Amino acid sequence: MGRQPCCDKHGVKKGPWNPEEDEILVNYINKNGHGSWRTLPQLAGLNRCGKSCRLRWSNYLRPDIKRGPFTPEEEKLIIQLHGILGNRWAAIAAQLEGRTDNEIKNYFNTHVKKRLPIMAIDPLTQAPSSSAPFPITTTYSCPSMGHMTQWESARLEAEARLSKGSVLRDNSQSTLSTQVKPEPDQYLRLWNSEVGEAFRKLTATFQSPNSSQSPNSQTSSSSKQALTPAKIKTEEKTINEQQEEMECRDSKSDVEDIVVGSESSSSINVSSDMSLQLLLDFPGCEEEMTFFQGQLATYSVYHEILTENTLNCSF
DNA sequence: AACGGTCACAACCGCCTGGGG
DNA sequence: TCCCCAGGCGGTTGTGACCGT
Repeated sequence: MGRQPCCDKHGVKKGPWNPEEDEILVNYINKNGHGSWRTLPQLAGLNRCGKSCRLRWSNYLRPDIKRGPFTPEEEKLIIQLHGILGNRWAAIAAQLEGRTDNEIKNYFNTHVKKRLPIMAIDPLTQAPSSSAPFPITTTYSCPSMGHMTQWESARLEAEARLSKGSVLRDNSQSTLSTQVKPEPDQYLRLWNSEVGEAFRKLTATFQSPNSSQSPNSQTSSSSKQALTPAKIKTEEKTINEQQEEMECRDSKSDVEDIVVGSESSSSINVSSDMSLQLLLDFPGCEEEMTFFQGQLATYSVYHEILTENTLNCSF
């Protein structure tokens, strides 16, 4: 036997909620908080499963939910983040204020996904197919691999730069101090961000000698094979250990205080919003964005075409 | 007006994870 | 260490709205 259902299936109402039920639920939560979702229906006087109450609240009734159509900016974000994170809708939703994972998932599946094939883009991976209408310069075996290589090299480059900066600062504090940024490198901030984590996870998968699976299938096509938080944590641990080893070898500079996994207490805590902004915009450091040109630029092009298609075809 | 097909989205289902005992 | 439970997550389904014939 499998696990017990979350509620007694007999006599529990299913299907669409009516306004009266919504009102009861909202009033109860506003008054008491949701507490235990399992007991909430009885306490609130609702003939619903607790899980159903939780979903109704978090996907529809919550006061901070932003209703209405997605803006082009939100759409762009969704496309880009989906390319990076795969079907991790909750993680994507965390970057879009007021949007729920369910809403984003529905929007992607109904609006975005079906338009990607028109543009010769694999809807699962956002990878351009051979019939893509424009040239793609990066030629990795898969787009995620390209991301990872670029991320990894960027990170190493940043580490080296910081180490170098630290050494130089030590050696000639007075003359070079103005050239060395005291704040953490942006690459490293990104690396430590939630989005950067996604790349680390994929990197871990690829670096494993036992790995024979495409990361695409893990992040996009099948939730059962997707990297779950637990798997991710395990893999991340390995990566973090490798990072720490590398840092010990390279230098004992202040890099150590910056380049460690997101789990480390010594890591710089960068909010998701901030990291995302850094990731997408990189204000004022376009010349350092070469590592990211391959994919994100492509996503931007996709999005432009997508938008054009939307306008021209009146989707 | 009736019917069938398609679309959009709310809701459900089942699995997974983390926390507590 | 194991087990149980609550909550979270992603995939899938159900259903009402809309549109074309």
